[in-house]
Amino acid sequence: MARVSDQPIRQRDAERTRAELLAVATEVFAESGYSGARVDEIAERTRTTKRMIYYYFGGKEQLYLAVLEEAYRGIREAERGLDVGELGPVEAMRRLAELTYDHHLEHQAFIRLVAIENIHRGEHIQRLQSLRDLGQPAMSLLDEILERGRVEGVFRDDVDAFDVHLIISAYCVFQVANQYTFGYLFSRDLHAPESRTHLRALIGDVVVSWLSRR
Amino acid sequence: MARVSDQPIRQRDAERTRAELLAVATEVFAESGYSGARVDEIAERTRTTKRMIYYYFGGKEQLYLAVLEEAYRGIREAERGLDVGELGPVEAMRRLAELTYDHHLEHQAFIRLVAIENIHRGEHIQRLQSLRDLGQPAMSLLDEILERGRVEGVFRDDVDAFDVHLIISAYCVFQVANQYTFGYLFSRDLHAPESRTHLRALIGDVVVSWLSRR
DNA sequence: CCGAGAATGTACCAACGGGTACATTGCCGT
DNA sequence: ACGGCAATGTACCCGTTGGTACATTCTCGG
Repeated sequence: MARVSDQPIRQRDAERTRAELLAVATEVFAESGYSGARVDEIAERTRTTKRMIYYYFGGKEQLYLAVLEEAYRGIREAERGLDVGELGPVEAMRRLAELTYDHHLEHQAFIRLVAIENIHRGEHIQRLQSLRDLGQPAMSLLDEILERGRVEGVFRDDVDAFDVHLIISAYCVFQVANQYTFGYLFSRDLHAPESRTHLRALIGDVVVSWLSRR
Repeated sequence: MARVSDQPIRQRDAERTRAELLAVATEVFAESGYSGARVDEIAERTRTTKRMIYYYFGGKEQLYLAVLEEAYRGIREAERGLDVGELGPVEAMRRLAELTYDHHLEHQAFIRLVAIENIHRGEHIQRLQSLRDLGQPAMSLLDEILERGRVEGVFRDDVDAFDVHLIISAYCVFQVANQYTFGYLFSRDLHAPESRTHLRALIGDVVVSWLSRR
């Protein structure tokens, strides 16, 4: 998308201009990486000019920082929607794994941004104090499910939330982040419809059978 | 490393010049990504000049292609060394997962290259026919272990080698590829010595308990 | 030992790319 | 209704960067 919305364009609207730059910048950085992204291209894809990037953000790097911060905040927002409350611990855990899988497939641009940031050894994210310990909400939910499972005697008691989160995240991120090389090396399309169904069930299966008492 | 070796420098040595360029280019591309890498920097870190990059490879992109191909070949070579032959299926599987974990931690530059290539949607690797189905050897080994386990009745029979490989790869790649953002968001250093021991055992544990008949 | 071609070095170029100086215009409060 | 400032546009700058023209030198076969 080049325009953020089709509502009649007011001549002057600082908020709108800033938001549009941020949205387009998110796309472009996710597509091309930090070095690969071109300030001129970002500007061209908006209804405004390059000048505005410097007016609102200060420069390419600050724009990228704003993109990162906004992207992480959006994801945290989306994660709030996760709900597995009614289910028993085993099914809740399976559900959480599967929802996480879906969630990652739906936010590929975000995962690309994360991959890009890691290429840069996290030098930018470390400057965003607002993101410190952003992982806590996800951990709490996991913790609660794990605890219920332990109380009911269906889950082993030597695994903590962090480990579970790591396994699920790694699996789901990999599906998106490494789809091209992995798909090529094994001649498979991880995102073909049949594959998705199978791979979605797979992570639930792995987690549940790993955590279950035997 | 700026120099590949300290052996006396012969004045003219095509092979050596080419190899040195390739080695340094591998470092630089892995450090900075494709767009971020500078041809001038690669040249500066060798005992030769930029001119030679164009003489031997043709340009930045072809040099990157050569780096990718060579890196994948090196990894396949290293994977040949994997040996779990003497062990029973369960211990062989655990061992394989743990060795894969070690292997990934030891080849971080390679994993960075893979991440970079995925940012580019695999457009380069797809042009390297020599890498097609490079994953087969790893799959065969897994297949053999799985089959032994099924015959002995210790492994379930509804999981195939690809699924196991995916789980292990995802986990091990993630440790390296996402260490910076993940570490920051959860305030943990995945590569601290205690972490390593734990995380190494974890993947073996997950795979074995998932695959084992109950 | 010599000539030819492979291998290398030097100096340069043109396009690109992030950033800015300066002019202008629309909007809001009084 | 107008003055002032926020917001925007235009045109330009200059260091960087991938790439190359041309000269040179080493090496090796005959």
